[in-house]
Amino acid sequence: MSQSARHENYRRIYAVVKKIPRGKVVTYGQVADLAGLEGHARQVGYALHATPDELDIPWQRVINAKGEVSPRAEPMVEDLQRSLLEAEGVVFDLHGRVDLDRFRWRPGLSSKPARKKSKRKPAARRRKP
DNA sequence: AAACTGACTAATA
DNA sequence: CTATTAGCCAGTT
Repeated sequence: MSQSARHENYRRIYAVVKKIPRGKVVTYGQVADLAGLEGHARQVGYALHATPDELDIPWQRVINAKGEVSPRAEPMVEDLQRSLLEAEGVVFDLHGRVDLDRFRWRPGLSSKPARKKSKRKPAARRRKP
């Protein structure tokens, strides 16, 4: 792959990440998908790692498919990322995980016709025989 | 230049 | 839940 193509891919990735609204998150795979690089989730991570800090790229809003902040070499960066997200209103559960059903950014569906899903939690179920 | 190394994910077992 | 496998690509050694 030529350098220009690679640059183009990176450019797309950055462009997508920049669109993530405050208080929302997306997964690496989702970014790859939106950038036209479906299946290249890994590359998204590399691209972000190589992201120049000069640009205003909200890298902290990109997390892994498990809804967790991806572990890296420096644990301090993880804390930073989490702090930044919490400052935006993203909530982490006791496992340090984000509820993707609630915080995942859905591009295109700006005005999501709030479909009311049963928010009723399943009543305590009894043990199976 | 071949081998390593990572901010990933989905499918199986 | 953990482990393994495979697909993917760029920057470093």
